[in-house]
Amino acid sequence: MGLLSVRNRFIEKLRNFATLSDPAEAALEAATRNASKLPARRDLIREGDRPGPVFVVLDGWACRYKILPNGGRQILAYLMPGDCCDLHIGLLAEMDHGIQTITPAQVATISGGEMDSLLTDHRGFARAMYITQLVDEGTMRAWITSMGRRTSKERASHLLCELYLRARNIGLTDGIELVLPLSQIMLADSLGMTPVHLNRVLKELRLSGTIQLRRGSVAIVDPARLAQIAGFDENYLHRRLRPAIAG
Amino acid sequence: MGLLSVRNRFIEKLRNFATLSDPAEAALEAATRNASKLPARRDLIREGDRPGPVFVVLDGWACRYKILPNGGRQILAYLMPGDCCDLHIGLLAEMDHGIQTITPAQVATISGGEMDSLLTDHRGFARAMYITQLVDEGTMRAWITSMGRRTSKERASHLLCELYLRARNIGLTDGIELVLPLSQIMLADSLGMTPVHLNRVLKELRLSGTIQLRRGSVAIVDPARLAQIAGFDENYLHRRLRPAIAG
DNA sequence: CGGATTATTGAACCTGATCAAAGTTCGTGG
DNA sequence: CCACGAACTTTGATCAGGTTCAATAATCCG
Repeated sequence: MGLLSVRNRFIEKLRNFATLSDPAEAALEAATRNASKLPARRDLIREGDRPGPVFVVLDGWACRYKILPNGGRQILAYLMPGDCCDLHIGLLAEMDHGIQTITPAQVATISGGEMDSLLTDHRGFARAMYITQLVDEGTMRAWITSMGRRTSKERASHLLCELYLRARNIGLTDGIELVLPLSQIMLADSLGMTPVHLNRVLKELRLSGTIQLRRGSVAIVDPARLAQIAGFDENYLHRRLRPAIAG
Repeated sequence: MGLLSVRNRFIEKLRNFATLSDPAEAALEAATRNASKLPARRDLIREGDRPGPVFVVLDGWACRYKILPNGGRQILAYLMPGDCCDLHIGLLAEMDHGIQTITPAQVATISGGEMDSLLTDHRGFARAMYITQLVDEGTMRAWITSMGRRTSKERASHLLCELYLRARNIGLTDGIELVLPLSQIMLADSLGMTPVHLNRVLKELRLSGTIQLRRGSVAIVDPARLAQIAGFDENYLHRRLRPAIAG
């Protein structure tokens, strides 16, 4: 990476899933050059909105969420640096969920037409995007499984495992330490429990020496134990990929 | 539909999402001609298996599921006649969940290569498949929301609403009556609750005159009430679509 | 520095789980 | 065609995980 180039976490992520040609990287670089800085808690798009371009989070965190009639909130997924929303989002008439920044974030947009050309012109990019989508789906299935069949302690541990691994994959960890800009309220809204109960669960994990909590970060002191509590199997993140049969 | 042609529920479903050219329909007809009859409770593929071709359920029901270390099962989605699994499934090294028939079923397979040609040759088909995938994702998000933030009664009602609407969309209902080949055990494994408790919830819905239960079918006696209990918003099924901008 | 948001703890309560048993329905083989 | 066993449904009684309500402490942000 040259001195003048800023790292592009979107491209870095896609490289994990496929080989990108130089022209592909250049095109992606160009396509995400329009990134703008957004404050925390800013909606990129709301449920009911008509979808427009694809959002690419180049830096910072965001989340997908739904609000229920009774006012409750369910967080559906976290977008970390390099993540993006569904590539074909523009085919829909209406969003079935909202997307909001959690921290201040750098977000680029790629129009449907531009995305289509990128996909047809750069097969490596297309491949990487398809895999990305499969990973996102796998993650949703893991969440459903957690919510349905894991206890609150297992569930919280599972989410921490996931976030730790995802963060590590993109170089966001420092050893066992993970920068985690999520309040316990957000975590509780992800896990389908109350902040009060989550707080007690975290306390238990803390006291057993499994994790350490600071504001804005977690340290996974005993990863093996955490994974064992969670019944964590990282297969759904699909780091091991099928070797491509010819470019 | 000519006298000699058997209805192809896959094609019928896709027509809801995009206009298919005659050549496209012919190609799809040909691609699914290899369908074979499978018995109930037969795994199409298991967690950990290396994915092969795309499965298309032409008739009968199937489900995606995960088994947990402790033996518990979580059902992740239902595949009804016309539904198929992820179109890019072949890119992965390993399945993160299993797919199993529920009833005897007619299942066709489309190889990755064949799928790729179909997608490039028939844009309407590609469009329909992308929308299908977005609907599947929306459905998963609705399930996460249900599990996280709805009570058992709301959750059960929500699932019944979903299944009723999906069945009606493909002509599987008879008025308020819905053919539902799901045991209460399966429903409980979908909803993240015990069969015992689900049974009591269903009893309550039955006694309040909201639904009627027979073996293998449900009648939605009071759809408005059921939707109101569930807090059901059908937007995630994306029946209203964005009009295509040119072919 | 001051208001607002977040984290932590306690106590009472309730939804849904667990354990157990009886009643139904269904498929299969005799 | 009936009998049998297996799987599913239904009901009861008890228990526990997690919620709710409430109050205090800690932290952040402008």
